[in-house]
Amino acid sequence: MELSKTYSPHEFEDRIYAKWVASGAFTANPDNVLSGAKKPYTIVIPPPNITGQLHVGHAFNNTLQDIIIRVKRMQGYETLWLPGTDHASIATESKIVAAMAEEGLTKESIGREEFLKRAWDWKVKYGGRIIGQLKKLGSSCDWSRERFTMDEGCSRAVQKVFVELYNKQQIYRGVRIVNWCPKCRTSISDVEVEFEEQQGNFWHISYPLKDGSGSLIIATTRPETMLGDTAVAVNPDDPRYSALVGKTLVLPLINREIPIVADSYVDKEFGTGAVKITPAHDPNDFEVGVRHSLPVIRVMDDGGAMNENAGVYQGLDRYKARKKIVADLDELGLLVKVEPHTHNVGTCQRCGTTVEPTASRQWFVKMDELAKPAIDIVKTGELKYVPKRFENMYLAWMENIRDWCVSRQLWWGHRIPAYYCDKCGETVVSETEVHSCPKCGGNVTQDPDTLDTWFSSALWPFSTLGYPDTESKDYKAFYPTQTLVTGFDIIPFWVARMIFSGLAYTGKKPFDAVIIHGIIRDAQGRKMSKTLGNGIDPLEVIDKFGADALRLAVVIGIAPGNDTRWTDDKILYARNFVNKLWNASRYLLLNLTGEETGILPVSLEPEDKWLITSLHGVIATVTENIENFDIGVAIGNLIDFFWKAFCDDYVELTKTRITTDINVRNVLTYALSVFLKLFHPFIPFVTEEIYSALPNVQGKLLITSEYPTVDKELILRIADEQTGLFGQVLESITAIRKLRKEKDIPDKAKVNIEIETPHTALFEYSAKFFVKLCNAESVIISDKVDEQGKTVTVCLDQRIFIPSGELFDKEKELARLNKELAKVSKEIEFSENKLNNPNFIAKAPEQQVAAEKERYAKNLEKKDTIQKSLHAIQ
RNA sequence: GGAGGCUUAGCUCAGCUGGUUAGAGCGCCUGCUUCACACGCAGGAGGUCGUUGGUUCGAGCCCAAUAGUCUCCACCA
Repeated sequence: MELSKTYSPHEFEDRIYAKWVASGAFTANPDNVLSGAKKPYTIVIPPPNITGQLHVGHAFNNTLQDIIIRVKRMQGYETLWLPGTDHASIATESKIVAAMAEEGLTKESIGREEFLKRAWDWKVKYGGRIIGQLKKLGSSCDWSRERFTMDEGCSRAVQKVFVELYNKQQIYRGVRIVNWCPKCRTSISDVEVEFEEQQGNFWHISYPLKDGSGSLIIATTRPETMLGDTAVAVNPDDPRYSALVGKTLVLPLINREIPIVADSYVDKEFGTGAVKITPAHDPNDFEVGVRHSLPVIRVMDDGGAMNENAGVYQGLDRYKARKKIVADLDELGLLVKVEPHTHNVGTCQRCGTTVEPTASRQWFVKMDELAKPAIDIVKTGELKYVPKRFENMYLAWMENIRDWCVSRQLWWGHRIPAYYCDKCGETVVSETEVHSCPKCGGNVTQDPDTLDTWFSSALWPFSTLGYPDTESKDYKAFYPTQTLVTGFDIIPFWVARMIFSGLAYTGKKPFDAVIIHGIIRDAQGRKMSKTLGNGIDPLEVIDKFGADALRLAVVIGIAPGNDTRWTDDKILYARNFVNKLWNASRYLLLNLTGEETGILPVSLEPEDKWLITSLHGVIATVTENIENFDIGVAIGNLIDFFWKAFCDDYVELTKTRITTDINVRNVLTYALSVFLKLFHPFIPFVTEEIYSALPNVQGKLLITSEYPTVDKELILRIADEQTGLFGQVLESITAIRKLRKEKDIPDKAKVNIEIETPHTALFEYSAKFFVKLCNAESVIISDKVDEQGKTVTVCLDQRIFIPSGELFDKEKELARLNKELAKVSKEIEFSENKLNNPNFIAKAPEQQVAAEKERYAKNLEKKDTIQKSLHAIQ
């Protein structure tokens, strides 16, 4: 089979993907694990939102996972990369609501049932889109096991866990301050709040004492919440106010009588030292309220407008109310001072609306007991983060964790399996539907709320593998999983919750290692965002350059955990490399005669031995780097070795014998097949396509071929003294080319070369290389060269001469030699300093000292040669 | 306020447990359409590794301080 003349990915990418799928290579077989035949290697995908479109971040994340899983598959593990999508309750629901608004519909107008029908339609319509896009990337997921967080199995896991937690009293319902988003009209958890600096005011307001003996001045950034004030607090040790504690104030505007309480929460230094206490709209105030048994009065409704407790302000939006309240206070002469104040305001991660802390009855997961084992397992190193520094982030978050508000006032998601008796108020929590109160037989109503979307994501590593059926084959074979690959931004949302959930519900850590990667920024280092419009569409990139180039572009030059930039340079470089691989392969295939086996011949030339030995060195480094999840280094080494050592050196060296020597064609075939295997996890399509054209493949697929390993026996058998010295031949070629350039010898002019070397046998063998690659007329190798009338350059153990010639330019030659002299003199000085340092001799390791001495001696010789040449022309 | 990252060639970034002359890609300069590839080949120029101290025989790497920059966490009403 012949490769087409130019590399055009579209001719084969889809065809090859279909071939992989048909071959069953993606499909995991638990029997192989349960029988002990193979070790499992499982990765669960971070499930993309059903509403999502593939962006370059997905491309990055999934390329990394695919690289790992493909390597493991080739290494003989029973691999499972389990794909799926997330229902993303709030994100999806808000999109559906927005779409309905265009039709003039609201959730309420169509009702819950109709709404959910639409949502499922939405899921069917868009859920498949991102899956198709992941396939375009080449992701080798087991599509037969594709899951969805709201499918039957995942839902069962959610219900079971909820009920179990409830029975253990680790989940409770209560009134607490939650982050309320007035636009999404739901509570959100602490991690869903993003703080942003906002320019605001600090309003100083006078609250008169009931007894008319004066007033107290408080300072606030949210004057509208004063309508819900039920006290004013001062620090118990504040002498300014000690006499006032216990007295009563009259809250302006609505004339409620409120006490002055003492609480150490108040900072004497800040503001006026007196704090208005609004238990219903501030988390700290809520705590103060609990301590002092203060009433909780909500003054805003779910949409962020003032409610019936706000008196004349009822119905006004919170910001309009703020304006009016300030104006009214001013009119009453109670507004003492307004100072500009910048502060951080919590906003809804989803819609950007300023969050309103609000006292509300919600479901919470108690975190203290769940967090402890999740902290320990990371601290003991049993579950590790790569790179390690992200453990700090995780531990800091886990150690300061607060109870997790899991109920959402949304319809799209897992409905909370709690039922309340209409008659006696009894709460029943059950995995199965409840129709009547077990206590009084009265009618029950199911909690209308749904669970935080992350509640189901937290169970993903095991809910997708059969849990709660812990006897299922998949669960037994593939859980716990091995690695999780994700971005650092999602550690608190997802990773942490999977860890404590796994430990609590399955008794096992959900994975051994968490591989954290950075984000892809634009060429200027900015975050890619819709508003900036600086995003890269991976599908367009695939269209233009192919999926392999895209995959390569996102992993080139990455360091673990670090951000990386997307630049046009990178994708071009990636494409160019794939093209290079394509053409190098084409070159070999064009030269094959059909007799080749790809088996290494017994008789090998020095350059063959050098290549094979170096290639096995590269197998070792690449494998090691992948084991350490150092993907950027692994691919860097591989590309570098392929391009430079293989293409530029070995292929060029062997051009003289490729048509005449079947041995070299076998070495080339062998090397190329090793390269294809090493490259395959990174650029699967093109490597598979080329592989199919190799001789002796017999229809076998690269995806399931064996990953190369270092063959120590082979290396021991073939490596000899010349193998180690072969680099000197290559460097001599470069030295001669350089000398030719420096002496302005035209490329086409042939030149007579004399090489003085202790390695005469190897260099005599290599004479043909100098003839071809340095355009030599003749090459004389000896251990002693007459320097008369020649120009010299020193390269490692060699002194290389060419005739000074007619083009001899004395000035130029002097300059060249002086430059070399200066360089070598500097190195000699450096060595002398070192060797004259008695501490170096005494303390440095012996081989270090020996190496320095050898280097020193060689440089002295080199200097001598250059000086002689200088003398000769002067 | 707390934690962490980054600072190395004009640009983007590597640099493992400290050990010869600090690497790559792009860009730049010179030459080459050599029968796999100009998406290429050959050669070259370019860096006092943010700054200052310290540890060490030896520091891009370890320690301390400092500057710039980015991120995360907390959040004083």
